[in-house]
Amino acid sequence: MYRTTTCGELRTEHQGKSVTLCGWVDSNRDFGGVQFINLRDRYGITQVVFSTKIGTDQFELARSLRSEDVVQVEGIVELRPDGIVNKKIPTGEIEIKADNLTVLNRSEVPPFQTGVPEVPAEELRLKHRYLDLRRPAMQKTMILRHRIMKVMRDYFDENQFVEIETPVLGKSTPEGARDYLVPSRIAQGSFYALPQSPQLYKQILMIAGYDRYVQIARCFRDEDLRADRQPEFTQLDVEMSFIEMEDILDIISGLVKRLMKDVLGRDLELPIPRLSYDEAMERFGHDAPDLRYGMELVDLTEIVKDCDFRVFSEPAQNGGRVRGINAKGAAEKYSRKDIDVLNQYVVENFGVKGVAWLKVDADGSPAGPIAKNFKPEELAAISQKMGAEPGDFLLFSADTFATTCRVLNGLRRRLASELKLVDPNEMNYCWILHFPMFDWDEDEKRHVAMHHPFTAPLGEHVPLLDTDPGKIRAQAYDLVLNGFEVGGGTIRIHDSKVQSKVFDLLGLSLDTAKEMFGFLLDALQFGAPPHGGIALGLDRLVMLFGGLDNIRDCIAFPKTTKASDLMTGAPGEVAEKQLEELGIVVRADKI
RNA sequence: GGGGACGUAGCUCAAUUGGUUAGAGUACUGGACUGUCGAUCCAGUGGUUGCGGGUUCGAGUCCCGUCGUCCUCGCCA
Repeated sequence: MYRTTTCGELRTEHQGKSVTLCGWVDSNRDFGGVQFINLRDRYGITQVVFSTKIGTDQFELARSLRSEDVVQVEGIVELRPDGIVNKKIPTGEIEIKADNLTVLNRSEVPPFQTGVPEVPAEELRLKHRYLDLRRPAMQKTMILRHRIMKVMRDYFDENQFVEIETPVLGKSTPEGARDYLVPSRIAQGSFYALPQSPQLYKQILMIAGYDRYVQIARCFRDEDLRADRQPEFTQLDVEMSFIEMEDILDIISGLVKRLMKDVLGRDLELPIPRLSYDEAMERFGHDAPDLRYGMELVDLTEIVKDCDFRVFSEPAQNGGRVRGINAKGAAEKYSRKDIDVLNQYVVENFGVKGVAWLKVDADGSPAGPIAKNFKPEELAAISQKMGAEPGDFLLFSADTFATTCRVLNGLRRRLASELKLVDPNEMNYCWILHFPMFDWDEDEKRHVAMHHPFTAPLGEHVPLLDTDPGKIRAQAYDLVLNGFEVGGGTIRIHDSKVQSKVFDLLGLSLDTAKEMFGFLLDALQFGAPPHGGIALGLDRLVMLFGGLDNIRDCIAFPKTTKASDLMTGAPGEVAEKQLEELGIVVRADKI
């Protein structure tokens, strides 16, 4: 037996106990006649004391220990002498008086130290991920991730859900993200696609009668990466039959409450607040608003419609919008230089000419370079509508509705962060409901599905399929946590007439649709129950539950922004023979 | 595909804005020390300043290219 005890569990009540510990050397403090080794494993750190009484050979061996050496220590649990307890660690009241030391394995000098506060460069961490994952902060996150998955599985099991695995090698279905493709050796020239989500399979499972399905599923999307986006990610995937939207919201609300309780030990009051998509865009300019702070968007279109300031009046008269946000009391925190930075930010990120702003003077009147363009009563109206008080900082966007949304959402988030309006401990959930059914694709001059082509419209909007599809709102819902979309789902269409109309609007002929997902269309004709579902992004949930700011820290072996794995070198070249077997010919000009 | 930041000792960073032999902390090596816990003290090793060009009397510093990491727009049903 290698060990009797981990490095995190010994306390004063174990005094006198004979134990054997294994772990990695965290530090070695050598005092000549006595040495202290901090021994680390994933459970914690325990101090081991070596005195000269152990014998010269063993003492010299202990002296030779260096960071990350793997050792086994036999010894007796002793209380530390009076007054020299280490309050920083849970085992700080005891230590192990070593009787025997075995070096199980030496470590090379590590490329970075695991036990210091400084976090090494991410490139280095990813290259030596085995060392990075040894850092207590990473171990905490991996264990948090496990806890969340465990609570999820228990919760769904208790609610009669069945976890069913769906294939990783599937069929490419266009629309949506770019697929990762896997060439078929047996059918040369044909390809499998890795799933972007188990969407179609889980609908098939509903038709097959598994009325409550769940899966913690790996999904793949070959798109560019972000701080909160990886090409390979994990979803909690759920689908239910004989249900309406409310049933999905209920079951997921219950899950979230349970996660808050069991993982974070915190209470979550239900119901989770709800906003319609239209309201979210109106009040926050985004479909995943962060509700931990105010600074809501205020519409000023009517007020400025006939003003002399053409930057405002032109969009207002031409179907656009003029809106603003009020950063309360922030006027003095933003110098002209700071505002230049904000201006540069909106120019670079949103392709607009700049940001218009006003600061509210002590007498309550808005001032700034653009103020002279307005009549006093216009300024007063703007001021009143925005609830402006002395010291407030007002920012404006005048453009199309969509652009004002993007600009003001960006500014709202940025200012909230800079002004520290966010309580980092708050966990703020909301549901966003009734997403538009279709987006208008300006390039292709056609409607595209906002979610997927099987999303059901709101019942009362079905007639609009024939008259005004752009106005249709879908039975689609997103779960938002602290301004991040952590989940989304829809109720599916199970009426074939409605389904054909939707295909029509999307410009999909029945033949094309059949070619793309004929198997689902077939299945829908053999007794499909009313059904719907949702998927939650597990990696993002872990990120938010762990108070982290990037998704790579929540994934054991993540990819870089160029989608490579710095540890293994994937993606890598393969032998010519492998390509030959797959019938893949590399073009000469690419070699 | 576009925009931006960064790249200096094993690691984390500095280098007075183009000027002497590129420094510090830490790690590492050797030494001292019997109660430390990010131990301390003494000494030492350690550099193709990512790579390739260019400008200059002179480049870590400026310019061009390239590679890598990160942030971001597009993209992500």
